[in-house]
Amino acid sequence: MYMQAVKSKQSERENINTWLTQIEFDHRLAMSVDCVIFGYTNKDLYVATIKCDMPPYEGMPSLVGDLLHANEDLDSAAKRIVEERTGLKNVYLEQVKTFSKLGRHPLGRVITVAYYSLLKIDDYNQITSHESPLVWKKVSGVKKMAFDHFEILTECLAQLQSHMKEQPVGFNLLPKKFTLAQIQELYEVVLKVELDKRNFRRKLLALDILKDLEETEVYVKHRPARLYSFDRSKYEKNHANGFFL
Amino acid sequence: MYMQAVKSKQSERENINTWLTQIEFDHRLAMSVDCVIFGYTNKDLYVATIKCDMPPYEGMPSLVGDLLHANEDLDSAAKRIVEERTGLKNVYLEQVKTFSKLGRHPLGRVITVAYYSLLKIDDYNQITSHESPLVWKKVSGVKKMAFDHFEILTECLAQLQSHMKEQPVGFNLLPKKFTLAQIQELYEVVLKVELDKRNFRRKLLALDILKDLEETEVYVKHRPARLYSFDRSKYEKNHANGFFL
DNA sequence: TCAAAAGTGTTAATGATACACCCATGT
DNA sequence: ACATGGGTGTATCATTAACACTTTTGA
Repeated sequence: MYMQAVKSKQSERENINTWLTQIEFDHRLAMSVDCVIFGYTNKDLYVATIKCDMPPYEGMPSLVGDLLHANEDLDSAAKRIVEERTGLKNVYLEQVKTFSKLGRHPLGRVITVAYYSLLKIDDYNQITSHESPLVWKKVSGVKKMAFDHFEILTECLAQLQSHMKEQPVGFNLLPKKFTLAQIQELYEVVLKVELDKRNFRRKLLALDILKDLEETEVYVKHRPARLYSFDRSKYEKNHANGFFL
Repeated sequence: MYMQAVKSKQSERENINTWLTQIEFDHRLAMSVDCVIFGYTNKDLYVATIKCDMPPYEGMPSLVGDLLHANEDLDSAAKRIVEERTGLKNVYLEQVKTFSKLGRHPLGRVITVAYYSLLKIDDYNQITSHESPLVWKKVSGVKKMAFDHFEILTECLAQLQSHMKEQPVGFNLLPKKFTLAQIQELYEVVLKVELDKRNFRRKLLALDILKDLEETEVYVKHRPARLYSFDRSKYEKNHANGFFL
């Protein structure tokens, strides 16, 4: 297909005074996408891993990834990978960084683009008929991973933390209906800080990005909390350029 | 070289229960690096461009880039590209984002990693024996570029603006010795804001990241200003986690 | 009635903003 | 002496930080 285009340009190549001095499609280079899929439940941030079977990393956890297909862009590949592995559609995805260190992959020159993804871990059911099952690990407990995946995880976590302070991404980790205490816990866990309850609530409500559902929790053995949901239209009205929390 | 590794793995492939389900090095995919080289002089932010000669973009400005070489990682490629084109070493470089839209390049599947680069435009001399000369264009005046380069420029500018507020990257655009008025102008131009002179100076000096050179400008037809330089060791002592300006 | 988490206001300290005049130099 | 940009302080306002008790529910 496009190789014809290359061929037809070949004669002109010496005249083409451009940033592509030559097309070298034969570097034998592959491109992959690795997804750091974050989930949150039970007051802990988790990352989805699989068991790596490739020497010399046998048995170590690795991120979920795949090679880029021929007619696919990176965002689509990331979406496909997450859907295949989790069965969930419309998860939040963000490109983070591209990793290209020589020797990063034992089978050859594989350059990988890292994405982070956020999902409501409770939506996930182990339905996936994939050969290797997903293992959710607490992010704080992960120390070593296959390939350069620990470095990728670290970068993605930093990016998530940075985004959480300025954009309404955290809601992707919570159920649709949540309490103010839940979102405060989320921020405390992900950002590794302690927050004052009264100040946090005042600030968050002042942003005017939540919808008060006028419902409360049920079946809790203490005073039930009000439930809220994230209201994107309010957010867009009030914070076209992000906020600070 | 590594193709041997691939070959030797081929028989095991069905057993390898890993994220690489198959190695497809024959997608005929090329990887390039495009650099948004920013320069600042004369109260304007400039970007280095070259004239594109590739149909259908003949005559349009394009960014400076090249294909990734076989034994080179992305950071090295970006460094090489900037050095080749500007003759300058040790310029500041930051990876921004990878662009992979299908059809973004007329010669085939070329995925490009965008970097932005900051340099002191006055250090640059048109010594480069490169075939196509660099053209410095005011960023605010650039509207259309070859390929998806305008989109890349836009993303890189946004990233630069974001970094300027939190990290000491702006100094890479200024001469080693600068006045407080110069750095204020820089911030005003890049961030497109107006700043109050007294407040800006107080805040900047309070960060305690500058060295007062106890020198002044010469040959100016008005009261000469004090000269300062950026002091990285002070910065690292006081702002391990960035600042806000 | 007890345990558990929800919900609520005030004060003090800090940081941000607005603003106008004198100073040092070259011509 | 004049034109040019350099350099400086204070008062007001807005934001952040610290802090403790009452309420509602289930067991």
